[in-house]
Amino acid sequence: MQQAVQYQSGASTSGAAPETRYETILSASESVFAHSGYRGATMREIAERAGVAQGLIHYHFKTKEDLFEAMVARRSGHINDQRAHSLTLLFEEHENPTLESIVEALFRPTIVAGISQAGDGGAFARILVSTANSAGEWEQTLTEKYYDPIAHKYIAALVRIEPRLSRDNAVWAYMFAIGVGMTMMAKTGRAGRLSEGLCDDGDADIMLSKIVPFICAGIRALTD
Amino acid sequence: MQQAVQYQSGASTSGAAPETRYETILSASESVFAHSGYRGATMREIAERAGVAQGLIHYHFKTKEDLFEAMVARRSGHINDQRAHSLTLLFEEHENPTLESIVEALFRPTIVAGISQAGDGGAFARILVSTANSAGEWEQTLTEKYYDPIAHKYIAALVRIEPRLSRDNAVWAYMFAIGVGMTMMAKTGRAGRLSEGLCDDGDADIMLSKIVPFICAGIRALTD
DNA sequence: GTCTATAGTTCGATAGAC
DNA sequence: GTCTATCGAACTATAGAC
Repeated sequence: MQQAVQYQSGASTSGAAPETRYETILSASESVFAHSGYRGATMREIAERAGVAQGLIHYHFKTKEDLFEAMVARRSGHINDQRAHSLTLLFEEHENPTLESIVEALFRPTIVAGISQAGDGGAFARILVSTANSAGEWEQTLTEKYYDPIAHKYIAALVRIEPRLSRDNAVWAYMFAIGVGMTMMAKTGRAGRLSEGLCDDGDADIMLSKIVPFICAGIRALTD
Repeated sequence: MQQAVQYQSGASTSGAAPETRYETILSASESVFAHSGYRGATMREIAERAGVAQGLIHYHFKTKEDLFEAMVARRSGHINDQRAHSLTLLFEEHENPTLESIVEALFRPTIVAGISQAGDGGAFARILVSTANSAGEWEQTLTEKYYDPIAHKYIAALVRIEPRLSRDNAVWAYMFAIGVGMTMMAKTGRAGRLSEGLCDDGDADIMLSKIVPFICAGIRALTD
C-alpha cells in the first residue's frame, strides 16, 4: 500500500477536501508559524493544532527546520506557479502588456490566497514578511530558493515593457512593490486602527485597486 | 566622585561616549534582537554581548518583555522626535510644503540612523519590521504606543497638503510608504543579490533619491 | 550594582510499543 | 504510520553573597 500522492493544494483549514496527516500537519504549522514566528512556534502546539501526536511530526518531517521549509515550499510553489503562468500568458496575448497588468499578476494570487484562507487571512503573508526581512543566512537561503526565481522573471518583464527603466531601478522597483504588498497582505489590523475602521482589507478587488495604481506610478517615477 | 571607568567596550552604537551598564545592555539587546528576533534572542547572549552578568539584566529591566520595550522606547523616541520636529518646521516655513519634503522628513532620520549604526546597519529597522508586521496583540500594542502617534501626524499632513486625497487613501498611502521604507532599511542583502551587486544600500542620499520619488508618485496616484 | 549559582520550566528530538 | 513516554539541553527568572 503506497501513499496516494495527490498534491492538492489550497489546504486551508476549512476542510471540504480530505487531507493526509502529512498535509494536515503542514496546514497546522502554517497557522502556528504565522502566529508565533518560526522560533516562537512549538512542535507541541503544531501537533495539538493538527490533532496528531508530536512524534508523528518528526516521523514525517524529521526536524523543525525541515517542517518549516516543506511548508514554505508547498505554499510558495502553488502561488508562484500561478504568477509565472499569468506572466507567460500576458506576453503571449499582447506584444506589450501594460505595466498595470503585470503588477496585478504579481499580487492577485497572493491576495486571493490570503483572503480565501478561512479564519486566518494573511497567515502565510506574515510568514513571508518575517522570513524575507530577516538578514539571517538560513532565511535568506530560503528566500533565494523559493522566491528569487520568480523575482527575476518579474524584473525581466519590467525592463522589457519599460525600456527606460534601468536594471538597478527595476530591482529597486520590485523590492518596493514587494514591500507595499507586504503591508497590504499581512493584515495586522493597523490600517483599520489608524483609519478608525475606514480601511477595509477584506476585499481583493478593493485592495488591488489601491495597490496597483500606487506601485505603477512609483515605478514610472523611476524611469529616466 | 565618578564611578569607576572600567566599562566594557562592547558593541555599542557609536563608539566614543562611555555608557552606563544600563545603556550598554540596551544597545547589546538591540543587536541581538535584530539578529535573532524577539523569541530567538536569549538573555544569555545579550548579557555576553554587553559584557555583563545575566542577572544584571533582570536587575535593571526585570523581564525580557520589559527589556524589549525599553529598547524600542529609547530608539523610537529619538527618531520620532526628529520626525515630529522636521514636520513642524516644514509647516512653519512654508504655507504649503511639497509632498517630497514631507516624505523625506519621514525617512531621513531612520535611514541616517540605520547607516550610522556601526557594524550592524539596519538592525533596528529589522526589529520594527518583525514587530509592526506581527498580528500578535503585544506587538500591535507596542506599535500603537510608539508609532501610531507619529503616524497620525503624517497622515494629517498628507491630507492637508493634498486636499484631493481622501482620508482612507491617506492611511493606505502611509502604510504603503512604510512598507517601501522597510524593504529599503532592513538591509537583508536581497537587493544586492537580485541585482548582482548593482543596487547599493549604503548611501543615504542614493536611497532617498529612489524612495522619495517612488512614494510621492504613488501617493499622487491615489488622489481623486 | 554586580556577580555566581541554580531553581523551575519548556523545548526539540528519540525510543519503542502497537 | 501513529502513539506514549521520556531524555538531555536550553531557556527565563530568582536567591543570595559581596
